Amino acid sequence: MHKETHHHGDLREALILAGITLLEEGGIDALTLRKCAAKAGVSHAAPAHHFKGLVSLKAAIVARCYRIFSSTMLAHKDKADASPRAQLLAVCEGYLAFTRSHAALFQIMFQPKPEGLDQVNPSIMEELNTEATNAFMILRAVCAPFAPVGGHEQGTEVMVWSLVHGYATLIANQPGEETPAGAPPEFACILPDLPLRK
Amino acid sequence: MHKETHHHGDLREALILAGITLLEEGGIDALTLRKCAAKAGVSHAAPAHHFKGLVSLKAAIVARCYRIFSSTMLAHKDKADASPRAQLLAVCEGYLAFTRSHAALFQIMFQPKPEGLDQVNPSIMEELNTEATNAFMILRAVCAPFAPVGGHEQGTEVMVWSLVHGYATLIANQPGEETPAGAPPEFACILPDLPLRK
DNA sequence: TTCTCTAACTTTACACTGTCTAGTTAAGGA
DNA sequence: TCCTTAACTAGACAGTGTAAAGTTAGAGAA
Repeated sequence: MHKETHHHGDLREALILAGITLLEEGGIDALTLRKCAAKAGVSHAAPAHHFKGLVSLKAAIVARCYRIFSSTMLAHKDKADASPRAQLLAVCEGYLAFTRSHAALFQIMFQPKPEGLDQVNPSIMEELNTEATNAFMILRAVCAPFAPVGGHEQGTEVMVWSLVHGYATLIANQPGEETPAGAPPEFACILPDLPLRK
Repeated sequence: MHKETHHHGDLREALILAGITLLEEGGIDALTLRKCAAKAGVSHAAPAHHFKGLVSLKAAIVARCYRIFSSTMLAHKDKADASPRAQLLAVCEGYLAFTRSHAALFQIMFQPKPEGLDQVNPSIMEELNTEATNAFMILRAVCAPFAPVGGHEQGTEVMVWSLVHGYATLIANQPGEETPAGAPPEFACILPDLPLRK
């Protein structure tokens, strides 16, 4: 009931799924407009009618990645104890689980923003922002019970986000090389104790 | 007294400097083997005699970036008070200062490792590892006075690295977008109090 | 000097990328 | 039936990295 237009069926969706498949199978360099088109069984210029260019397709793919990202965090959260610390740790572990099992998706999501991002179809940009905000809200929710770090209202969120994202980068992009000696400690070890709001 | 070989003078060095200039001027997408060659006044195939391929040139460039990175951190460290906390904060501020004033260098340094990294000239790989380790040691040194976080010997380093790197990513790659409301807190606010070793 | 060898470079070519333009096909409304 | 238009195809173009072959310059040996 979405598009159901004539020739292909739903090329837009097919291209996004093809892109994700290419990423998962071949890493970040395997994602190509032409390969997406080929995987969807369509000519290399067909995507232009659904996405203004490669960066638009990538933006749509990243938006879809954020959905998987959010659901991974939520799944971990739901399986954890109700205590604030357990909930916070579970969301972080979901974050890291996503990083570990979808390294290429993680990379494309948090890559530096490309050049032509300003001329992406506005609807795609809106969807991307929605999904990204959605994911961030999951983290924010489990940070809420704790007292603001450094007295700043967003202190806890920014601190936890920075910590978990930096840790994720460590295990994803530089596999065991930045720290010359041995395996890094568990994430739970490096997450400081956070006092609850009074 | 380095190479002083005939035709060019020192093409190897010229290519690295051209690459850094391209990065600083045009962002990460502006770095191209052919543009580096052109900027060095040489044909596009000349770099092949000094670097096994684009990834090798990039690796050499990244090694050079780590030198700038290290010197920035050291400069901040030298200007700070001698107290352990001030030293630690200064190195982190150096880290962030580098990120702010050399965003493209930061990006290429911490990008996911490319495909053909295993067939980079070994000498370049060695230089890269040396410079990267060197930079990490600066952080490690100012972490040393503090008690290991979570009881893990590397706990402090990994925690501080994750925190500052995640924060740097926040301000570099996603300029004021992940946190929908307002500016993020200062880094000093989100760095937890760390007890000294007893 | 002349000869030769080799490293440093140029030229050419190839496959691949994203994007643009012009043509084709199919669906739906008048 | 005809017309308009969205969805696609085919082809071309500039740019990319890389591989191959040809050229040039410098150094060492006779």
